[in-house]
Amino acid sequence: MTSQILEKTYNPSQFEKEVYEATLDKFYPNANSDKTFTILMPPPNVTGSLHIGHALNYTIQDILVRYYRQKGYDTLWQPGMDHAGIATQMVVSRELEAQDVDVKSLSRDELIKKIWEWKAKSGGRIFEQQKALGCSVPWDYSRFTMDEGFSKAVIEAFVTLYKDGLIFRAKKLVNWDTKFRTAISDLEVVNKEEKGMLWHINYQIEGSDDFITIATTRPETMFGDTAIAVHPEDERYKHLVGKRAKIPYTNRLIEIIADEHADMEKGTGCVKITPAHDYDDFAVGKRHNLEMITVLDENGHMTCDENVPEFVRGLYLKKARKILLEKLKEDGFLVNEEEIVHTVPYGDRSGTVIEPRLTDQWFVDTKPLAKQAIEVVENDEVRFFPEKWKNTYFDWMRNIEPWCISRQIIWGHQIPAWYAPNGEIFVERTEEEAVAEATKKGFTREQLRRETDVLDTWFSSGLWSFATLGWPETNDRLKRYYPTSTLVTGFDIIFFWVSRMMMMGLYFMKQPPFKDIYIHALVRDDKGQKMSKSKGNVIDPLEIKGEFGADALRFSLAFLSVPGRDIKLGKDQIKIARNFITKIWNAARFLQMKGVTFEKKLTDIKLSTKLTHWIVAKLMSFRNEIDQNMVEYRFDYATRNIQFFLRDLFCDFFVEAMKFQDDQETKDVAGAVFAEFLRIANPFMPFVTDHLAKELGVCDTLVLAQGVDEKQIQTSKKYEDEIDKFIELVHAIRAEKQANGLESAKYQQLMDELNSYSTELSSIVRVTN
RNA sequence: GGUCAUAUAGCUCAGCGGUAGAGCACUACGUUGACAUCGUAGGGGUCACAGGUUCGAUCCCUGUUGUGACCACCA
Repeated sequence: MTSQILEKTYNPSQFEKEVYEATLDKFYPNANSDKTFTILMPPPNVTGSLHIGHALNYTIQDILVRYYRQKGYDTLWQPGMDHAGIATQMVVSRELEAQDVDVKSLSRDELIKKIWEWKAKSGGRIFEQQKALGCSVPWDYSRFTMDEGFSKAVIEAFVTLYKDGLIFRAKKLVNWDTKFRTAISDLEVVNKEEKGMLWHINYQIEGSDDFITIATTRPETMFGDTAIAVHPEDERYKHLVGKRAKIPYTNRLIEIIADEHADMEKGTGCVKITPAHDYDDFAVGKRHNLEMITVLDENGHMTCDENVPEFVRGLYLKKARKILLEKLKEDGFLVNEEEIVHTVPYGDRSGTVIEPRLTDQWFVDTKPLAKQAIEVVENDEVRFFPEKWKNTYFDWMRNIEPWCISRQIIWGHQIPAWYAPNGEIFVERTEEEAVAEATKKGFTREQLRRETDVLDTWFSSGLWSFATLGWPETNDRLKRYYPTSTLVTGFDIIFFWVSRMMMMGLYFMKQPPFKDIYIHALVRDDKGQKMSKSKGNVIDPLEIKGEFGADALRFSLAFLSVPGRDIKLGKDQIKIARNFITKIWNAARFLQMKGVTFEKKLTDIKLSTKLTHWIVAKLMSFRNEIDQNMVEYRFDYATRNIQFFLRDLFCDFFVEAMKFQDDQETKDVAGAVFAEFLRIANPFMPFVTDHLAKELGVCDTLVLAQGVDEKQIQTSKKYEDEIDKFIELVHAIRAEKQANGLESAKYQQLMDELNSYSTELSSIVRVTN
């Protein structure tokens, strides 16, 4: 059964799709095996489209899953998608506005309906892109964080945490996004360093013509001031402590207090205290029992009440600041302006300045949850690869703050809380249960008001490791696949996702959600710059696939995955991988032309020549190296192993030697070794290897192909060493010939030595002509 | 301000307490029964700098400098 000779050029687009579809049914778990290997696919945003970072993330996971699947493990690569609350609502609102829909006039239900429609339309796109990369995923297993079962899990988790006292509602300062009119968590705030102004403003001392000068970057919040603080040891101002000062225009009197928060070196040494609009001031306010006055509304406009003078009421804070400063200057209150550099908080999605704002919000008390999540990493129950990320994780976990989980948006899981008119809160799984509880306290159903806030997206993502497996119901899948094996993700979401999954997994499942955490690098362009649309340096994975093939992209990404180093990816790098794959392709063609049949297994061939012993021994150590490197997540080494074996050993020596030693045994070994090579390389480059396996008549697919048993193969270390020395000699002869020509005495001497090995093999020197 | 990385050939990066490596680029040669998307050979490095430990340091330690990332805070 000699197969047809392959086409002369390697053209991946001709067979990639076909290969993928032919193997789709092999990607499902196989419950017959007693060993499991599970990976949770980090759920991409429903708004997302695939970028090169995803490609890296999926490539690594796919290599792992395919590798363990071949080894006979029962593998589950759990796919799914994330509803991405704020991001999605933002995208859909923007689209609706572009169609002239007045989003603000839509009711909650109408807007939710629109978002679901949009999700149905665009949500599938990313799956298609994942397929194009070769992700070996059981697609029917997909979960969505907003699907019915998952929502049930979210409610269950929330109610349980609440009843266990780990979720609470409180009036606290939170990061307020004035564009989306919602609270966001600390992690969603990005601080940027900027040039700004420090304005020195005079407040008149009560019953005197003297002034106290404060310095501020936020003059518009002065109407919310409830004190002025000076340092207790500041001799300049000691005499003022206890006196009162007048806020310009509103003339409200505030006390001058002594507090160490005031820094003698900064500004004037006097700092206005605005507890409702600044985190530090809030703390000072608590210490001195100060009143908290809010002067900014949810849109970032000045409030319209007696605390704010008429001339700025209702104005957007930046406009209010401008007008106020002009007036302060005019009236002589503004005595100095100083240019400074300071950091300003921005919303990661909205890009607007974040305002600390005093509101009622829901929080997770993370401290107790973090304790165990720290311990399991400390005692190596859960390991980070590379290990250094452990420090990042510890740093954050040890200093963790309560997590604000309520969002004033509509796309998400609505918090299952009902309020009675007196403010009493009923947190229950269903409205019926809430009503039942409320009735006991004498309230009626009509009196209850449902909480409109929804949960932070990461609250639901935090449950991903077990909610995707059917929790809260206990079932076989949950028992079998939890805890999962390896989590593959980027360092940028260690806090957002990894830490939350650890806390939630440990709390609800009593076991950490995964054993290993592999943190991969950031993909940059070939100059080391972050890829971004505005810079125009983005590499589109699908475009690369079209140009070089998905295997070349996968191979490059794995090749460049050196632990602890960012990936600098340029087209050159991918071209190199493509060229290497072409080499594999051509090796296959050569074997075909030589009449190799690929029928015999290695175990069926009795090795009798030095050459065949040697290549088989090399194959076995190659395979062992791959195994070792996979355990250590060294994809960079593994791909180098593949390259070295195929090019330096198989092609450069074995195939060349085969041109002079082409007995049946050599041909059989060539076929068997190449087939095994294809199998080993399959997880890294599934398309071309599967295609070749089929074309050469090795097998239909390598997806579940098991390797030959090493114990049944006998090779001799003696032959291996002998040929290695022989190869060294060949190199020496070639170099000598290049340097001094055929007539040199040294050349003749080396040639004699070479011929003593084997006259057949020594012909290989002719390769250089 | 704190923390963690990182510095090796022109470029991208491996590596190791004992003679410095690969790929790309470069130079020369080559179409020999797969492959010019290739092969053969070659040139090219004070391993950031300064100290220390050691018989011996590119490697371990300390410091300096450069680069990057993260965290915190700044009226």
